[in-house]
Amino acid sequence: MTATSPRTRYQALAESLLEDIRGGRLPVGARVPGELELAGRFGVSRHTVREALRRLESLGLIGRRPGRGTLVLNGRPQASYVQAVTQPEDLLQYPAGSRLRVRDTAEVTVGRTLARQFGCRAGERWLKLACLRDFADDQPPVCWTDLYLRPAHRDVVAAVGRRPGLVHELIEAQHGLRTERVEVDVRAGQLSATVCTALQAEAGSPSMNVVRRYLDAEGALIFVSLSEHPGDRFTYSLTLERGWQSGSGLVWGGK
Amino acid sequence: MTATSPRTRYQALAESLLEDIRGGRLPVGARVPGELELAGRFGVSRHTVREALRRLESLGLIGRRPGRGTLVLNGRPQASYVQAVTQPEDLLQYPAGSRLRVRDTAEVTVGRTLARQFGCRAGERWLKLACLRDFADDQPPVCWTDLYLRPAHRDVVAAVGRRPGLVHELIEAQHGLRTERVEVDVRAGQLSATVCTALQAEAGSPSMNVVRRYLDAEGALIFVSLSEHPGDRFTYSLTLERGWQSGSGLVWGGK
DNA sequence: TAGTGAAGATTGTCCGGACAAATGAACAGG
DNA sequence: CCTGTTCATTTGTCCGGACAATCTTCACTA
Repeated sequence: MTATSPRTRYQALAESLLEDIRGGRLPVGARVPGELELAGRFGVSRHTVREALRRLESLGLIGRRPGRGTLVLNGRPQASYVQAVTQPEDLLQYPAGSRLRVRDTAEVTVGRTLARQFGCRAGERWLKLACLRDFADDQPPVCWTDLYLRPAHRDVVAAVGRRPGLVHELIEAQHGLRTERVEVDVRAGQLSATVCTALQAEAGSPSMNVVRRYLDAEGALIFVSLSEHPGDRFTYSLTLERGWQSGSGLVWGGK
Repeated sequence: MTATSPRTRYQALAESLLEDIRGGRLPVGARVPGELELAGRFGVSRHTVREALRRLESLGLIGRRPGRGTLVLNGRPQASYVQAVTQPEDLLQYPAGSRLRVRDTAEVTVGRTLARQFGCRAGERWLKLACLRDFADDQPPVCWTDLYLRPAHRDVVAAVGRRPGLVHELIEAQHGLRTERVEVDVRAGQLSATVCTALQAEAGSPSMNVVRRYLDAEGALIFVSLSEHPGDRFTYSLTLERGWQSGSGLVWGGK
């Protein structure tokens, strides 16, 4: 620890190790010396070493395992931008106060076009819920949404639009199947004739189509939602905050 | 610590406190008993208390300040979905291999319509860079982009499209002004006559318009980008992973 | 040579102690 | 009543120690 060291010892140590990582002396995949060795080498307590390593770990630079040691997973902390979605309105991009109403339900076989959008095989059977998202008052409707659920989740239908909670939450509550990932595609299009009356808008006018795929921990498709919004009533908005996130680094197997 | 306690003591303590928070015995805004008091009350060391509090803090439930104590900031950990953007292609949603070419540069005064999109006052002066994002080969162009920079950042123009790095990175490198937040609005529209020739597409056909506002730590606007994409060549895609993020809770002032 | 068990090395949990830094409350003086 | 100082309280840093859990390596035996 030199006279020009930062405020705390564990910060100095973390920065020293970070320089080793960056400078290639501790390349990705390399094993970091153990806590006791670092403590001896830097003249600090093991507690201080652990604090420094903890910081580096939280930056995604290293991984630590009892019995195995500490491994460099990533060469540098990468500045990135992060969008966190905690409100249903943000996840589904609908205005507060709107409601979802199921108009029709039918079991369907998806053809090639839909299968491509879903990321599943053509010929699969899905339970289609044709829904309108609108307001209780006479404001123009928000969007048309087709939900495609697994037929085995048929029991969720009764709760859709009636019980509080998003569809993926209802599925999780009733089937224990948890959505781990949501993939969203937003495209421009023209309002289709089948939904323009319900949406009180003109067929062919600009529209925005949003496909959301809900996937479980293994990447298997839980359900899909296809929404069609009149273009003049919809903005897909998001805010990305600067944050720190590990980029693609070494994946350390095992527990 | 009962016989049915979880694996570790700090986990049990964290969960006990979490129950107090959830059950209203420690409401948002309430002060959590101090470390020494909790240690005495639960029969554990201060170290264990600190570990438990650290966990709750990382969940955004509490805030801790030397001299002041520990405050409940939020009533419950909220499951949420997080999108992390580390690659330029993901931030700007452009295909790899494309390039940005500056076509024209002019200082402009923004009127009310643009000012509304920017979130700034009408009458402000901005340096407009009219750019085409395309490919070196003869693939159809990606999009038209108007960049609006502060006139004081005029020196960045020479580097745009020529030096590696995104515009916000160039501004940061040359002016030390760091983008802390990016606000994105995606809307459907119709391709404007002014850019359809450059984009090799038909005026009036469906398009996607993306406004990106780059803000600094104080929320001041650094620059704005307006992109227009032919609808049939563009999908705004994002993937949200399940994560934990503090929702809107009490904001604890001061350092 | 292959399998098994023990020893050694590593990180994780938990205890205790001491001092530093920051804050707020109480008290004293003008 | 206001301001400044002091003291008590709180969290943060850092030290040391001991044991647990996990993993790897080595040695021995069949």
